Amino acid sequence: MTATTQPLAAAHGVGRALRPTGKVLPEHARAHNRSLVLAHLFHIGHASRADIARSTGLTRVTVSGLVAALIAEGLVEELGVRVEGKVGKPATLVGMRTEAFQIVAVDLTDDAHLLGAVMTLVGAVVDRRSVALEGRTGEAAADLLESLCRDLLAAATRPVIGVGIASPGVIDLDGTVVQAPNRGWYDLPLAARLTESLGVPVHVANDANTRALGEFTYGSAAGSGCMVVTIGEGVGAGIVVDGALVLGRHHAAGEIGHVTVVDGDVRDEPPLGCACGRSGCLETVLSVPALRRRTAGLSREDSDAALASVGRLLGIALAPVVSALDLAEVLLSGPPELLDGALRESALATVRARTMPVIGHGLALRMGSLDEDGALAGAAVLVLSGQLGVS
Amino acid sequence: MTATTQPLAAAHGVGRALRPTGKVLPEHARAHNRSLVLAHLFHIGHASRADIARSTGLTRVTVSGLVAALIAEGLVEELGVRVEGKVGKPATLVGMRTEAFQIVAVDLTDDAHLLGAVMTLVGAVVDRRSVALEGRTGEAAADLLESLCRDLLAAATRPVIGVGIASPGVIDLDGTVVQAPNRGWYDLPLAARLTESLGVPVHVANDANTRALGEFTYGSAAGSGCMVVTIGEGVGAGIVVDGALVLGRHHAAGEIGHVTVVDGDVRDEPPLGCACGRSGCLETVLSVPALRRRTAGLSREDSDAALASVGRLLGIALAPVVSALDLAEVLLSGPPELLDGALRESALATVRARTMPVIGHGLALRMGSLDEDGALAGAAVLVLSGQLGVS
DNA sequence: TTTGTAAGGAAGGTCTACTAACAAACGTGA
DNA sequence: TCACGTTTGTTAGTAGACCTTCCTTACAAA
Repeated sequence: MTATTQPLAAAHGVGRALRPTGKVLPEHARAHNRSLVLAHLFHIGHASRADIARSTGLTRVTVSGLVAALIAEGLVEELGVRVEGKVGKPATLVGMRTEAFQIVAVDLTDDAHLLGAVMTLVGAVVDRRSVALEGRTGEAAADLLESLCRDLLAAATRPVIGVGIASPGVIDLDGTVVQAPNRGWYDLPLAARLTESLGVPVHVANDANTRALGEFTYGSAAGSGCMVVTIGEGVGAGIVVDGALVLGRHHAAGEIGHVTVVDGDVRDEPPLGCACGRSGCLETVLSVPALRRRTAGLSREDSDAALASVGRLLGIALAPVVSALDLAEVLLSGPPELLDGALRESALATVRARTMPVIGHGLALRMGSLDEDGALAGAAVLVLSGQLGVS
Repeated sequence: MTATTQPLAAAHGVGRALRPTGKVLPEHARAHNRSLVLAHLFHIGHASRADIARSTGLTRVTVSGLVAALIAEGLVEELGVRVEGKVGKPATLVGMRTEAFQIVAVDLTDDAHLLGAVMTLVGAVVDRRSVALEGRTGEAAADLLESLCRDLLAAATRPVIGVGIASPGVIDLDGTVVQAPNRGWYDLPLAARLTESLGVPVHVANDANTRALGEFTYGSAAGSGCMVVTIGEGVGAGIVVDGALVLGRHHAAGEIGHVTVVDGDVRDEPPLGCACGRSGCLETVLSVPALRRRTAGLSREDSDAALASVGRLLGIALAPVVSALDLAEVLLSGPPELLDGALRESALATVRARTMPVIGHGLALRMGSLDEDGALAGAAVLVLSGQLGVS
């Protein structure tokens, strides 16, 4: 080979930008720093302006200005003087007014009911409503959703900063439902439409992703890399890498329910047909109905063995993902009586056995810390993040 | 269930920031916009100030200021007047001076030699040097690397903007080699040390990751999500999600070589022992030595069958990753005579058979567009990105 | 020759955050 | 008791970055 070779690409028209970046204006910096202060108060609870200045790196002057703006907006309030007696002028504490505003959250995961709630900014449920779908799909389902949102907005006892919706299906960044077969929605600009008709900002995201966001913000999921596997009628997942949700090329990231895990030529397990038209999918063994069928009428011992064998299949599917992303945690979300036992332990043992020690050793595979309200909590996070830049 | 439940978390001390954000100052905005203009010129080749203003969204005035600064730094030059006659004052084109500076890149992938090159900003190799390691490890290997860098810096015919190094092993964001067993390096702050001793900015990253960066910047890899699987003495991968490399909890993302793919209870393939102390790892069947052993002396037909069976194992390992991340592309980097045939086709067919149609259908699984200089090109991208904000 | 279009630059205004300086409030120690 | 140091939060002034507006230059088309 000669010392001088052809350029790897022509000088002109080489490649594309690594990250689709746009211009940054001073006002963007302002908005960023405002969110920085607000997020700090959200997570810490309360602090003095000087405290915030120290932990953000901004000057006291700048922080005072930002806090004054936040107080003017009603998002922050002064909480009086700090009692601890140290030297110097006592600090006046400020805190986010987490009880002064509310969020409306809706969970569309269930095939039979729409579940909604009025929540505080810290994820507490203030009021709940649910309506039966009674087979409605398409336009009728969307209308029912809108009326549920109106009910919840009317039920709120404080100003509502936004509506968050967790929906099954493929949903893009604008909150357009690309496809949600169970609801009969295709290319439905749900967020835009409801924002218009309700007069309140509406955010929509996939339910598994939302659940991951909820675990991440209100729960204890690791930000460096974690995956929340949601097990219900189907099996899905939301993945957080470097503090951001992974969306994927078709906004279909996390769709691990239809990865083949049961091969035709293996031992005694015949692959089962799946709703997706193929067979041997993870969902055919790991969905709640499949697990209930499999363990029905079995003794505790036999049931545990059956759950362990499913856990092994889950572990086999997880191992490559955990290795490739060097994940810190995998959380399971679903009925604990089925998941939090032999299944979980078997899955963890399998992942550890099938990955490098450095990766598998520190891995945690545990139940999510949120209960069935996980998707609602995540929907609330959509609003917090979208409207306040807090999460 | 009562309508009002406990908060999901206390109002104080809830969660953590979704993304570890810091303060943003106006000067950061300036630097960002400067990189934006430079990156535009890097990718487009040449354009008028007004063109840049239109495509970045900045005003002509701002772009003129940024371009003037870049010209003063010697990074950009005026290229004369555009010939195409349209109405209005003709535009004066400006372009990045891609030939006016050079980059030194070093590839430490090989166990026997250190490979280095002087490169232009567009990834063309101007000069090469290589030195035999002759068994050196630890301090001696680091010293040899430093002297190679000095040789290359002396061989450069233009000012060098930085040194990029692609090394095997686990490497953190600061360019510290956490562990690289083959080189005998543990917690070695390589980038800081060489930056100090060479007097030039030095960037270090994992070789599989740099290869992914190279494919991404100079090649044609998809930014929405792609994975570059490097197959050599070992098997590794670099993953780009949403335009950014995935690093992982222990900076060990991409280590898919040690995922178990051959089970003890399956058919006729006995799992082979692996250097990692376990058995059945992907690397035991997919590394170049393993492939050569497996196909040695076989007829073309038998060899293809053997390669196809390995491809199937690769596909089984890739399917969960492709599904979970909804990847657009998987690229293979390594000897084409082994990879670009039955192995690749079998792997693609296997991934498609084991994933949802929407995910597998549009997936591309092809050879990387860069040759054995891929790691060098990626190392150059480290410098472009680190020093100029261009990539 | 006139008219319209477009490029590039100069002047002035707004926004942002910083530094410097200061008053208020409190503990400490003589 | 009172001066002093420490810490908080504010005021005033400065530097940087971008914007809008206006101007000159330069060319094509009528």
